[in-house]
Parts: sequence; structure tokens; C-alpha cells
Amino acid sequence: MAKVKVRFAPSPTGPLHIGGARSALFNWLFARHHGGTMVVRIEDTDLDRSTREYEKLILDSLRWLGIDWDEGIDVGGPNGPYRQQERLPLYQPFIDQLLASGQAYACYCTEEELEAERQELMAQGKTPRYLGKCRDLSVQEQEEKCGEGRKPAIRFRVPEGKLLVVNDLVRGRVEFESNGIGDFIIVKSDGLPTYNFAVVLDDAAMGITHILRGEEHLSNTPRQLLIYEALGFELPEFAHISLILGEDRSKMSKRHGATSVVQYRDEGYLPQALVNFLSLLGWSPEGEEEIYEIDEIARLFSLQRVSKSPAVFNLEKLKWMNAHYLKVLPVGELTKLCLPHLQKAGLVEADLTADKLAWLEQTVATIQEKLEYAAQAPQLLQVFFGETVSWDENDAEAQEVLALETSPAVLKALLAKVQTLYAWDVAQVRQVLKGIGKELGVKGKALYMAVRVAVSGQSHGPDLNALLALLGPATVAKRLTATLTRL
RNA sequence: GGCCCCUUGGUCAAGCGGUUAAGACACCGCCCUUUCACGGCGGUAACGCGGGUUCGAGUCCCGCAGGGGUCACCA
Repeated sequence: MAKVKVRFAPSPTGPLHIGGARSALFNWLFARHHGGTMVVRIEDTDLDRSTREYEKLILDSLRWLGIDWDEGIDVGGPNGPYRQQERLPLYQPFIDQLLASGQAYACYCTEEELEAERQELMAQGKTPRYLGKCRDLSVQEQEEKCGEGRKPAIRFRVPEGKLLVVNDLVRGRVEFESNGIGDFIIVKSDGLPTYNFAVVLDDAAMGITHILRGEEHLSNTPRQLLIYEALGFELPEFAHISLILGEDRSKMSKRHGATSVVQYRDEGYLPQALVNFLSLLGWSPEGEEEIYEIDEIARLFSLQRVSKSPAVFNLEKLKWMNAHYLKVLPVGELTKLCLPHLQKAGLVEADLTADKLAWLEQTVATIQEKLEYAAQAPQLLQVFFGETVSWDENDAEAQEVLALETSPAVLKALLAKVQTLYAWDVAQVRQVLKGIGKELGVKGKALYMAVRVAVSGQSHGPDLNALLALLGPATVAKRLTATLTRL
């Protein structure tokens, strides 16, 4: 096989979508597996919707995921420029060639005319397509139209009765009939090429050997095949990857919730989790292991193991996987990840002292094993903040424990003890609680749960000893006093 | 509607003619535990339907049904 060269060619009309991220990832994995190269090209021929802000956002998302590229936007390379808007002059000779050979022609139809034609065909139960009204306009007719100030689009003349075959690396042989395809536009009336045209020109010019993309492009492929043939370009290999679906099994879109990579980043998901999860959507390794870092996935990756059927995006599993990566993260890093969320919730100030940060890290450590994503941190960590107890009124178990006849004595004993201390550590807390239990003859739930509820207002939460130690005797005393007045 | 793709538990997914039909998430139970969780052990749960081919079909072929995608001067 010739040296593998793949590309990811996003349109900068929105943030990087989960589906786009997976396409980019699969291309990257394939390139890295084969020691090939990856190019990133920007398809910005939609002037109205493309922005540089989105372009940057997409590139940032790719880098955040750990996907890099050898050639393309930002990094340069021998086949630039890598923005289609900047490649316009490169397309012109091919447009001229197609026009001169009669394989393309100018079309003066208006949007209204085309829409009417579509409606008509739909009503008749036929495939809506362009019927070729402007196919054979005489030179004179064309000049008249131009004289009226109408700017033509350019259409590709689709040959009749031709069988178009896509030999897809994941789907196998797929056939299309050229008769089902109307003459399609290759250059819009604003002079910019359309996707189906520019994509072929660029892929050919850049020497792309394998085109891995979402299945929604499969039915575009016959049009592109026609362009390859008309221009005498060598065909690349195609591999159409199945779609990622929402819970309702339709193509994942905004209404399915968080669909962009930045949303997950901002919620506190780790790139390694997202990459790991996405790689398992439509591809599977041979063994039973599911946790892999990106380089290992690249080593194992193979198109032969790419699934043909679509996959539903399962947030629960992503959470589980993210939780896994969070558990093995050094506490310092985890704290950094949680910090923005804690600040946003007003729990900590923007500039922390070293002492406060060290304390915060210890609190984070107590929730590390249950945290699924960083945005959950404020809620889980709330018990560590404030001098007062915030009661969970729906917590029936908490009320029951507090109502135990032993509870007042337990809490009073602890209060008395805590008022004699300035600070204590986990070991001391353990000893104090044990001592009180022994002294009063109270143990288990009646002892520990009572303390937990009195101090935190809830029947469950972080490790009790750590909670009390980190809160410090003074705060514990205040909270106990407040609770005692409730009894 | 035409064309195209897809079809193993709720979800991801292994399986590539002969298996007690893996594993993971979720769910349930038990254990661990001074809570919740983590962890460990166990459990419930699947080959869309109908025809073929074959000694034998989840695996191959055909039909049907269901789902999805696509038919733009968007990519």
C-alpha cells in the first residue's frame, strides 16, 4: 500500500461535534497505525456561516483531544493553502476544463423555479432532482440571460444510465444509478465551489489516499466519483463510518443535549475518557479490555474491526469511563479541574492561598472515587463549606437518626470535646469518636450516623473522619450547637 | 416518496457454519464498609420475522418488516 494519507476537513460553521470528533479520531488512528500522514483542511465555502472563531474552536478541540496533524491549517505543508476560500484560483482551470468539454454548463434557474420543480416531483412521488432545464441553452440564450443580469451557477452534466460503484472499505460494494442523480451544482452563483466539487479537487491535489468519513456522505460519493472520472483523477479508497445516534436513535443533534466537544470539556470530562469512549463507538479491539490510552488504540486500530451499524451515544458509559480516568488522576490535577466549578458556585475565591489550596486538595481527595465529572464537585463538596449546616429536608433517614434518644448525649459529648481543641487530624477524630462511643455505650449507626447528620445535615457524604478533621473543631462546634438547638 | 445503509440483551459490543451466544455500561442481589461510593462476587436480559442453502445458520442467499441516512446555489 502506498503511504497512507488521510484528512479531516471540517466546516467552520459550529463547534466540533461529537460525530466530527469521532471522524477526526478515526482518521488520526488510521494514519498513526499505518505510519501515514494526517491533514486538516478547512472547508469554508459557505460564506454566510463560516467564521474564524469556529475554525479556532474546532482546532482547539482537536488539540485538546490529543489529535494532531502533520499537514494543514496552522502547521503548513506542501499542498497549501489549507482553507478552501484561499484555494479558489486553484479550482478555476478545472472549472474551465469541464465547461470547455461540455461536461459542465451554466444554469440560470432561480431558486423559486428549482423549488417548484422539486415540489412537483415530490408530489408525483419521484426523486426530487434537477431535470436539466438549462442543459442545452444556445449561446444566444445564455447571453440573453446574462444580459438580464442573472448570475449563473455551474452544473455538472451527469451521464445517463451509468452504474456508479463505491468499493467501500467498511461497507463493501455499494452501487448507485446515475439516473437517480440530477445535474448537480459544482460552482455556486457567487463563484464559490460546492462541497461535492471542491472536496474532490482538494483530496486529489493533496494526494489523499483514504477518505474516512461519516455515513451521511455515502450518498454523496457517486457524485464525487463522477468528478474524479471527468477530471481523470486517481480514485482514493473510501470508508464510511456509521453514524452516532441519540437516545431516540436518530442522528445525534443539538436536541440530544451536549453534542459538542467543548461542552464535555467544560463539564469537566477528560480528553482521554472522551477519546477512549468515542473509539469504542463503532470500533472494537480484540480482547475484553476497554480502557485504552490513545496511542494504544492507534496501535490496535483496524478498519476491519469497524462496525457497519450505527451506535447510540450512551452518556452513562461515558460518565463511568470518565470516572475511571478521574480516579487515577493526581489529586493536584483533579483539584485544578474542579477549581473553576467551585469558583463558579461561589465556594472558593479566585486567588487561593497555599494553605487553602492544600486544604481544598484534601477535600477533593475525599470525593475522588465518586466523582464522574468535575462539574459535580460543588455539590459533593458543599458540606465542607460554611459554618452552618444545610439541611436536606428530604432525607428521612437523617431525621430518624437525629430522633434517636441517644443522639443528644452523643452530640453534647462531642461538642464538649471539640470545644477544647484548636485542630485535629483524622486519627484524632477517630479516637475521639471511639472514646465517646465507649463512654456512652453507643456504637455503629447511632454514633457515627448521628454525628454525620448533625454536622452535615445529610445521612451520607464524604468519609466522616476526614469530614470532621477538615472542617476543624471550631466549625464542627458551631454546627453541633446549631443542630442541638433543633432537637 | 426514490435511492442507499443498517438489524445480537435497555445501550456499546464479541462472534466471521458446529459456542453452555463473550465482555463492558446500566439494573438487581450478596460481600467489604462507622454512611454513600469504590472494590469483589453473583444474577436478570439478546440473535426482528418468513423462506431457502446445508448433516448443521446468529453466522451464507432471497423476501418482508423496522430503524436510519440522503435527495440544497450546506458541508
